[in-house]
Amino acid sequence: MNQELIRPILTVDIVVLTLHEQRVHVVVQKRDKPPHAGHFALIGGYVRPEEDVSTAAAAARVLRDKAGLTARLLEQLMTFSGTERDPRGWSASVAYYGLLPYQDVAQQVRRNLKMLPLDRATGLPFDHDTIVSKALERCRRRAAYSSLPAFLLPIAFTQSALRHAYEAVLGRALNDSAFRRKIDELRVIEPLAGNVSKATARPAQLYRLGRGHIVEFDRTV
Amino acid sequence: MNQELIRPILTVDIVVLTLHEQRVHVVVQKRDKPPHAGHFALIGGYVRPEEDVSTAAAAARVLRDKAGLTARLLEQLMTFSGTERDPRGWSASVAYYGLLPYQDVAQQVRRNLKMLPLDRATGLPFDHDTIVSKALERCRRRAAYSSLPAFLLPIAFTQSALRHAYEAVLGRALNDSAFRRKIDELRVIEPLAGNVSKATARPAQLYRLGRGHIVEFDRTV
DNA sequence: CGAATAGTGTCTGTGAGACAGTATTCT
DNA sequence: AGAATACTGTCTCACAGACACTATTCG
Repeated sequence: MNQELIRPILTVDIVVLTLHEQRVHVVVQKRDKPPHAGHFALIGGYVRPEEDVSTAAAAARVLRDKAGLTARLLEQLMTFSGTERDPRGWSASVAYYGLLPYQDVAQQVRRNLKMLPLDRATGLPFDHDTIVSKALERCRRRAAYSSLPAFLLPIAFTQSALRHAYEAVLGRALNDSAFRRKIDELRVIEPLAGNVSKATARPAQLYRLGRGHIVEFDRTV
Repeated sequence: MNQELIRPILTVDIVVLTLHEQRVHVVVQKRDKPPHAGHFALIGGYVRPEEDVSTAAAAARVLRDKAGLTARLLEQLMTFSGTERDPRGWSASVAYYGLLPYQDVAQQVRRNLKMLPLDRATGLPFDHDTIVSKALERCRRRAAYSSLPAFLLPIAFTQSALRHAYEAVLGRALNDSAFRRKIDELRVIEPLAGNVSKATARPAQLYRLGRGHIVEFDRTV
C-alpha cells in the first residue's frame, strides 16, 4: 500500500488585483496551453520543488516569469483542491493574492494580460471564479483594519487617493474627515516633500507608507 | 523538461483545540513512525487523492482514523511548504484547525493523545510550532467577531461558560454585562428548556448555538 | 468670480467598559 | 445568614459619521 507515492498535482494561482478608474480590477492572462488554451484565466503555474523554496516563492516566480509582474503585496489566500477543479485530475492549488499599482500592469499588457473590473471577472475556467471571490472577500475584510489598500497605489499618493482605494476595496463610501483623522492617528503614512497638482483643482500633499510592509490597526478605518 | 512529473509530498496537519480548566489546549499525538517516532506532534497524514475528495476531506479522515475525533468546527488555516520543514524532502502541508469540546478528546485518550496548554505547546517537531502559533493567531482574530469560541464547548452551555471560552481564546477578561448584552443582540444563541445547577451556586440558563455553523458578527464581541 | 478639490472643526449617536445593585440557590 | 454565582440597570467615555466651514488652485 504505497499510497504515499500517488502524489497530486501542486500548482499556484495568483489573484492579481489593481485599481483602475477607482475600481478594483482582476488581472487575467490568456492561456497558451490546454486545458482551456486561448481562454483568460488567473495567472498560475506548477510548483517546482527543485527551484522554489516555498509555494510563496513559486507564486512570485510565476508572476515574474509569466507576466513580468512583481506584486507590492503578495499573501497566501488558501488552498483549493479536489478532483473536479482541473480536468487533468486531482490537484491542489495554493492561491495567493497580489496587489500592485495600475502602472505596473499597464507596462506588461503585451504579455496577453487583461484587466477585468469585478463585475466582469466571472466565467473564468477551472474554479477560478471561486478563487477570485474568496480573494476579494479576504481583501475586503482585511482592508477594514489594515493598510492593505495602499498597496494598490503607487509609492507616493494623496490622502484622497488612499481613501478612494479603501472605498474601492470596501465597496462603500467613507467619511472624508473621519478617514483623515484615523489615518493620521494610526501613523501608517508619512508625508513626502513633494506636492501633486496633477488631476486635481487644488494640489494635495503626497504621502507614502511609513513601513514597507502591511500593518494592522487596532481599530477599523 | 518534464518538470511537472516531480510532484512534492502533500499532507494535512490539524491543530486540534479544546478548552480545559478555562484554558485553551492543543491536542497532540505520539508519532508511531519516523521521522520523529515517539515524539508528540500535530495530528496529520498524507492526502490520498483516491479516497479524499479534497484536503478538507483528508483532514476529517485523518482526524477520524488516527485520533477518533470529529471536530465541531474544522477550517483551513493555510499551507506550509518548503524543503526544510520535513526531513523527507520538499513537502506541502495544508493545515487546518479543529475545535471540539473537552469531553470528545477525553474519550479518546487511549489513542496516544495528549492535551497541552498553550504555554507548554512548544518544541514540537517539524514546523508544528509555527503552525500552532498561526492557528492561534487566526482563531484569536476570528474569535473577536464570530461565534468561533462556542465550538470549544458542548452543545448546551451557559452564558458564563461561553464568556469564559471567549476569554480563553482572546486571552483577556471580558465585561460580563457588556458580553451578555452583545451576545443577546447578536442573536447567535438561543435558550434551551433545561437548566444547569451543577458547579455553580445559582442555576443558569442553558443555551445552544442558533445556527449549526459559525456566524460572523458586524461588531466585535 | 465660480468650480472643484483639499483639508479642519465641531456636534451627536452608538456601542463598549465600569460598576453598582438585585436575584436565586447552596451550605 | 452569608457565600457564590447569575443577571440587570445606568453612567460615562471614546470613536465614527455627519456636516458645515475654510483654504487653495484653475479657468
